Amino acid sequence: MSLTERTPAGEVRSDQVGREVDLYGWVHRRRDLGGLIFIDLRDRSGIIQVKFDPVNAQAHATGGELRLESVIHVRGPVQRRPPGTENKELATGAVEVEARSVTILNRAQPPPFAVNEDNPVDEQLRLRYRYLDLRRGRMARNLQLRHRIAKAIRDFLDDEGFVEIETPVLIRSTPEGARDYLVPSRLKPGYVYALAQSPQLYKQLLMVAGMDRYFQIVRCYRDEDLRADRQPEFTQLDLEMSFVGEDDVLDVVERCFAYIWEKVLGNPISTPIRRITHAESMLRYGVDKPDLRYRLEIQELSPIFARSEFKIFRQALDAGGVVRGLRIPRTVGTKEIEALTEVARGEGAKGLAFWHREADGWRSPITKFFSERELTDLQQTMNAEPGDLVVAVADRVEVAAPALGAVRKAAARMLGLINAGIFEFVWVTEFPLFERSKETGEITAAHHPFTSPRPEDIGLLDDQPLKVRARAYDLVLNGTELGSGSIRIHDPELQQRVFQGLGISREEAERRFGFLLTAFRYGAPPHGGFAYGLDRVVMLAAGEETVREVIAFPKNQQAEEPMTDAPAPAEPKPLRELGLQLLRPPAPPTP
RNA sequence: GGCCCCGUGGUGUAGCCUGGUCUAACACGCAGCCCUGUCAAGGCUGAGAUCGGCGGUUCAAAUCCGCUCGGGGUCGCCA
Repeated sequence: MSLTERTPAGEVRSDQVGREVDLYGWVHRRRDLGGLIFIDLRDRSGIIQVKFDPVNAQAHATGGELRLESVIHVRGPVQRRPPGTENKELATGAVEVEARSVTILNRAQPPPFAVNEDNPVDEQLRLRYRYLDLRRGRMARNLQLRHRIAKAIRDFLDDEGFVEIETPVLIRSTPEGARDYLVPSRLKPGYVYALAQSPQLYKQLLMVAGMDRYFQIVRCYRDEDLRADRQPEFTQLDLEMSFVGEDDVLDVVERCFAYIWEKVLGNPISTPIRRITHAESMLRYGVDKPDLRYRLEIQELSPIFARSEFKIFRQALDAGGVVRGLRIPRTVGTKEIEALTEVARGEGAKGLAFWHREADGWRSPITKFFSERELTDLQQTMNAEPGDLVVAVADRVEVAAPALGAVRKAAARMLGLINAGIFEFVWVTEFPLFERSKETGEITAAHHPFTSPRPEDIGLLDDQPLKVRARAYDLVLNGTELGSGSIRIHDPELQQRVFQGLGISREEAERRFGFLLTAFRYGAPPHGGFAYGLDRVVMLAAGEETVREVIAFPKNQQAEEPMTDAPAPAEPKPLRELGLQLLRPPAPPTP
């Protein structure tokens, strides 16, 4: 049997009236009027109404047996609907198909949740019956949007002269960054592969290979805890270019996004995307991924209070800290101030100073501690209108900035300043090359160890490594980090110095990255690139809150796949073949 | 691992704060009957939950308390 004569349900139009068509699809809804029976038949293309008239006795009898989500084949003529019975909600609403014959290809049990509407359903249940969930409008739309975005990316980069090249998934573990998923080698017992966290080293080697402009839509694996925007396996758009500087990379990436937003979403973004340095972002927004959908900005207040009598400010400033403030453009009640204070405390601040602005001056429990001059200067800087609230944090800069960043975000939500459907892209540039690990206190790579320092900062590498800025940049959309990139080091000597800064000895560097250092001695072009999370891009484009809504078969927070119940207990035979032994028997599966 | 939220028929909710009137309500779905222009079809009838589990308090627990299991959010973690 061939189904080549299949007519897509959603594409039947009045110009086909009188034509006999073959429809194949699912029973989306049924309306049994006793005599006439109407069925909404659904396939991926859409929905059409099928009419079962008692005149066609056989078909009508079968029509009476149909149940939701059964799969059927209907044959019959396309008919114009009688005047007044057209359905303007449906693309096919001017016509219907009269079933002259109908075959039930698969009788469906009642589904565990309604497939013909997008009402909320427990997510674990949706994931257990994901194939039903994917039939629903929301997921079907999201997956098709994802496809169109991926295609737009490929079309755009192909036009720009990029070549899509696949790189290995089973790779050598490089114990940097996230925890690896390990795959034991059967042929070399005791040896392991890691699943690639990203194609980073391979794409750089492709540049050494002269590939010039590479990209890949590639699955990446990181064994870390899950979040609304994080899955253990996720998809990245990865690209790399030779003979370029920062501006070349940023230009290609932002034109790529402009292309997606225009072609796929029909919602053009303004380019060039604005840029902000990392230092400025930390100062003005308290984060390295600012949400610019709202305008609240943090202000430096330290100079104003440089000689303040107020003990809390005094102590912070004397200890080399800062006082920074945020104007909240609305009257905020005591309860809300308490909530904001909790937010600040959650980020390590000891508290939140606040002043209400009134027509004739400041009102606050702490006003009495400040001089007239200080209060005037405060108004000068904050530009508060009567009714506004000004809050401030005094602490070390590493505490004050993120605390106010969190308060800014909470205040924006509290005041309803965030409009849905707005897309505010921003580049964050000049990231530091290194950062100090909160855990171990050691210096680690802020981006990755192949990131080039800015030439003017190379002199600081040995003495003040934390001051060295990198040729690294992040792309941020609505406060979500989409991705990051950098200009890479292509000089083996400079690479060695950066390894040294990271406390990686020459021997260790040679052992772990020798292949890269060697490659760089055979003619490595200057190169740089970028990578961004496709799941996150689609999530934001679709207006979804989690990446699970744009992934066909995602993992839950325990990194389980509830439909197949992966992961499953290890079986003895494959373990033996791999030369592995379990220290502990697997826990019994939880029901 | 810490913190926060959620768990009531197949699905989604109400009831919980303030214990008894809960013999657990409503909508959808499901089953049966009626119905020839519906499109979230309509009407009538019916089945279906011991309120995630265990323990406690009480004359009495869906409701209060403790523990626990499951799900989600978040911090840590994510070069």
